[in-house]
Amino acid sequence: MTTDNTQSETSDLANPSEAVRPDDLRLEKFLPYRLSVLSNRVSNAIADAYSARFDLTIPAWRVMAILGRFPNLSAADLVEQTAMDKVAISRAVSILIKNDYITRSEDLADRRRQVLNLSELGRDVYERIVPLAQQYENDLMGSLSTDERRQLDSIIEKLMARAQDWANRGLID
Amino acid sequence: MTTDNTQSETSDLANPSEAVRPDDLRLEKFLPYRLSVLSNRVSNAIADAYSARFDLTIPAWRVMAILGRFPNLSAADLVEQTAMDKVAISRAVSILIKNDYITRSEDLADRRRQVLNLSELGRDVYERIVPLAQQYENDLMGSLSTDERRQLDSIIEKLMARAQDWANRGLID
DNA sequence: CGGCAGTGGTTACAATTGAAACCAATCTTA
DNA sequence: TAAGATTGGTTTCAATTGTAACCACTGCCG
Repeated sequence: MTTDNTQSETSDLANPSEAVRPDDLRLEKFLPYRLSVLSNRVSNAIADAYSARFDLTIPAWRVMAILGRFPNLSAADLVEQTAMDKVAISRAVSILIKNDYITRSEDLADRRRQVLNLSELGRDVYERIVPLAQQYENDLMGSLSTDERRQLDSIIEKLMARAQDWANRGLID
Repeated sequence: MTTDNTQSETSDLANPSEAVRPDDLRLEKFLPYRLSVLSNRVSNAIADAYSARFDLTIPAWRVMAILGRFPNLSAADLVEQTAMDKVAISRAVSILIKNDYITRSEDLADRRRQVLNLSELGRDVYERIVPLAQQYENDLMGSLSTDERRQLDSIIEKLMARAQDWANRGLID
C-alpha cells in the first residue's frame, strides 16, 4: 500500500459519505506497464539488429546462446534453461536446423530425445553475435552507475521471485 | 546435466591473450532477457486477473485506465498516452464499445475524430479495477525496500531513455 | 472553388503466438 | 510382458499482433 501517492491530498480518512472515488491509476508510473514498455523497446531494437544481420529471431537466438555454452542439450533441456515453452523451442529449433545453424542427432540411449548442437556455421554466427549482444547490453548498462547496476540486479531478482510466486500460488485475491 | 566442453580445436591451452573464443553469453544475466522474462511473468499474471474478473485484455484495460483519468480523448490521443499503436487502440476501443464500457461520440469540430469516454458501467468497472491493479503493484513493490523503489524508478527512467535512443537514432553499429 | 498532402481511424491480410491434441518412445507396475 | 502413465517433441487450429493498404475528412495552396 505504499504506492507513492504524489497526489496533493491523500487523506484517506477524510472522505465522508461521498462516492468513494479511487485514486486514478497513473499508468506511466505503474510498474507492470513500465516494465512492459521498457522490455518491448529493448527487445524490438535487439530483434531488429539480429534479424538484420543474421536473419535470427529472438527465440532462435536464445536457443543458440544456450547451445553455445552448453552443448548436447535436448529440446526439453532448452525449455528448462530459457523459460521459453515447448512449442517455441520446437519452432526455433526447426528454423535453426533449416538454416544449418544447429545439428540434431538421435540420442541412442533414449530415442525420444534429440541432441542439439551448434554446427560449424552456427558456432561461427554465435561467435559474432555474442559481442553484438554484449554491445547492446553494455550500451544499456552504460546509462547506469556501478551502484545502480548492482541495485538493478538485486531488484530484478526480487521482483522475479515475487512474480514467480503469483504463478505458483495462484492470483492475488 | 552440464555437458562436457567439446571444443577441441579452439586452442584452449593457449591461455595467452590469444582470445579466439568470445566470452559465452550468460543468458540468465543478460539484461534484455531478464527484462523480457520478468515483464512477461508480471503481465501474464495480471492479464489473467483482469480477464478472469472483468473480461478485459491488457490493451483494453490500458485504454480504460487512461480514459478514467482523462475524459474526452480521441483514439489518437490514446496512442500518444499509451505507447500502443493505432491498430491496437482501435481494436481495444471497439471491444470496449461492444461491452458498453466506453462511449464514442462524434467530434463536431472535426468529423474524423471520435471522442471517447467511460460509460457509467465503464466507470464502475474502472473503479473496481484500479484497486486491483494497485494491489498487484503493491504486492510487487512489497518485495522491495523504500530505497530500492526509488532506485528502480530512476533506473527505469534511464534505461527507457537509452532504449528510446536506439529507436530514434537507429541501431548500434 | 479544385486538387492534393496530411490526419484520424478502420479493414484486410500475413506472421507470431499459445493451447491443446497428438504420436512415438520409455518407464512403471503388476 | 502387457497396460497405463509419463515424457519428448511436433502438429494443428484459433487467437493475437503487426504491416500495409485503405476510406473519409480536413487544411492548405494555387
